[in-house]
Amino acid sequence: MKINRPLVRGRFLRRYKRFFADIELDSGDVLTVHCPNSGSMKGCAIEGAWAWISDSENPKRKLRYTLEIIEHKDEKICVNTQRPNGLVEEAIMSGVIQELNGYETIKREVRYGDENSRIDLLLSTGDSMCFVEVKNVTLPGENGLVRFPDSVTTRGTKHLRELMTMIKAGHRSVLVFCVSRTEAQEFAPAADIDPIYAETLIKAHKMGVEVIAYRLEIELPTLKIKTRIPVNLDL
DNA sequence: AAAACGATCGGAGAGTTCCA
DNA sequence: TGGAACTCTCCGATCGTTTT
Repeated sequence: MKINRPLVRGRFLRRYKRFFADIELDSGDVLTVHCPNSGSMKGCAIEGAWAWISDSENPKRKLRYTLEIIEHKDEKICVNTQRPNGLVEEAIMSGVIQELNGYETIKREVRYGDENSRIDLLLSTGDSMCFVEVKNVTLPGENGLVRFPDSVTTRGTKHLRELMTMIKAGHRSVLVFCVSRTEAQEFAPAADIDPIYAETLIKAHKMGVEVIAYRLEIELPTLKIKTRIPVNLDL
């Protein structure tokens, strides 16, 4: 996936009010840009780090620019949580995610489950269905570990319950962690941040929900899911 | 085709509880 | 009674989907 808009580099100053980030350009001007990330951005919102913002060139937007990438100590982090779904879809279609090869159709945002949810990707061949939930992972740990979530996510836990429901109904469910830190080596749940999510993830895995993690490669302006990394569910 | 809606959740500020 | 600690409510921008 190519970021199909002009990219501008600046310094990350702060993130606030959920949707806002202030970026200082080389000129010294400070832009308030849209921050499309609903997590805490712990370990990403680093004052003084390089920030790449895209220019929507859309005059109707209140915030013309969108925060895309934070670059810190030679590591790039994709903080735009709207990208992973498309990236995973692209990776499935190009055969990069081997576990999900071979389905005839792929649909996005299909309503399903008992709790008024929408699945990120629904793969199917005839009557056979595979429910794929995608999560963006940016929380750093030690020694190349990356973790999820970066704040309590009751919605994430709900999605896990829904995936288990689909398993019970005889379908296949796969949770794909899109690891958006370029130096990441291994994935683990962040039980210290959201113990309920971590427990539910392990339970879901035991019930047959497949859990896989793929790392993003970032060579601006191109983002590409490339490498599978290990998932560690031993708490 | 345009408008409305739902999903996303931290943070601010208001309101409440509790204890010394 | 003061204030710390906690809970609750609501705002905000964008995008994709659904409704009108």
